[in-house]
Amino acid sequence: MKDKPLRSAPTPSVRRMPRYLRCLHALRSDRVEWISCTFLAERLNVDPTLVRKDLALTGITGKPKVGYYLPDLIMAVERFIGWDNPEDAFLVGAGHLGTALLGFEGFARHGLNIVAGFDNDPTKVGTTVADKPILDAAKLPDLAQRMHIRIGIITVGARNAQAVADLMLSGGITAIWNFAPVPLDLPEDVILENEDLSGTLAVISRRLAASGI
Amino acid sequence: MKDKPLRSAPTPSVRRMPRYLRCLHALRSDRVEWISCTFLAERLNVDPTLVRKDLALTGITGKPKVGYYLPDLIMAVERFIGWDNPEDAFLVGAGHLGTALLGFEGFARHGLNIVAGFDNDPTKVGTTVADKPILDAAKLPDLAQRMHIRIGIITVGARNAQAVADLMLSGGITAIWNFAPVPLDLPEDVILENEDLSGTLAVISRRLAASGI
DNA sequence: TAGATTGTTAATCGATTAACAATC
DNA sequence: TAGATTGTTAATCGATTAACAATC
Repeated sequence: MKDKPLRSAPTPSVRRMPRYLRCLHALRSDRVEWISCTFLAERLNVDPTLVRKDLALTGITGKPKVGYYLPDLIMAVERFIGWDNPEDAFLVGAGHLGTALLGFEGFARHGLNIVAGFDNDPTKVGTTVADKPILDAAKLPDLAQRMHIRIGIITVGARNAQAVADLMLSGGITAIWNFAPVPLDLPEDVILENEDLSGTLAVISRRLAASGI
Repeated sequence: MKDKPLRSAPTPSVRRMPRYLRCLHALRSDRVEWISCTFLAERLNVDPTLVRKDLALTGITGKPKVGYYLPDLIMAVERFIGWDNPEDAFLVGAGHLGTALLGFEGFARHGLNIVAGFDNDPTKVGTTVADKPILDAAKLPDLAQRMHIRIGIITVGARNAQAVADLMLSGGITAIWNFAPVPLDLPEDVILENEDLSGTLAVISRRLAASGI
């Protein structure tokens, strides 16, 4: 019942939220009830003001001298990220990477519920991976539409990634998490996040090369 | 023989380099010889000045009106990232994610040469994945030291990640690419890059939740 | 030459950090 | 109360974008 239930927030802040959350969950296991962002900041090795601003984004308010009430804070952060009610997702590409993602138990706690995998390899179609069915990729658009799936995860190779993305769009999917090492050509309004391994690799290589001097 | 062979560069710039490189390689296949950063910028949908500044970091100079000589540019960018001579690496955790990474052909062209995988599952030790041997994790420190390995890739679960990191450090590894969803506690001088899936997931979830309003 | 493009300096923008009054 | 902590406003910092002279 807040005035501004969901406003746009700085992406770096959103990215930090899971780190706070992990720390908060650990504190809850320790039966902590009140938590100051001074403490949180020290634990995560970031600036206290930054933590305070980030937490303020979730709409929660703390009490001077005591901090934030932990259960409320956890709920506020989860609600802010949208992890309070997990979203169903489809994954295409049941190779090793896809299998790894299908098997990640953690996703459920991270607002993501992968309900099925897709592939066009006939030897894979009809099997299950981590209790999730692997279906024929051709069936994706129809199923996605009927199940109102909004998130698609691409774990196919570079060659097929764009075709898979198009397939997802035709099924009404509006957010794509792309693990293929190619830029995708998508409409402006589609939410796209690339898991940019080569970018990370470049940072590591560069630092290593520079440190050798 | 430049004055400043390797200076610190903005991380966002370094992250963009692989995108330029991919585009440049494609242009080379098309037999293009000269390339302007105006063109590159348009193709990659970024600001031309940004491209110019990024490319300037590599030390290359272009010619007004013509642009940059493609072969030189590619070499300059690769050299800047440190991809001109690939670096050997060890990977620990031969699960699905580890197997996927061991099998990525693309890494060789990205300055990374994973020479072996490690695990402590006896059924995996002694096998090969993508022609790479899976060895007993206990042997890592000694081997890493003898082979002067500097890069370690962690693809084990959250529980074991810190232990694996410590193992790597004891083997003299100085750069860690961490795929486990836990923050690692490492000395300041160790190069660390986390593949932060939950952060990405938060960004997607948040955008999706916000778009629903 | 004219005009496109480079290289560089200045302006803007956004995120982080610092400062400080309000408060329990 | 005294002191720690919140919430907010101002300053800093770094990256991106704009402006423009130099150049082939």
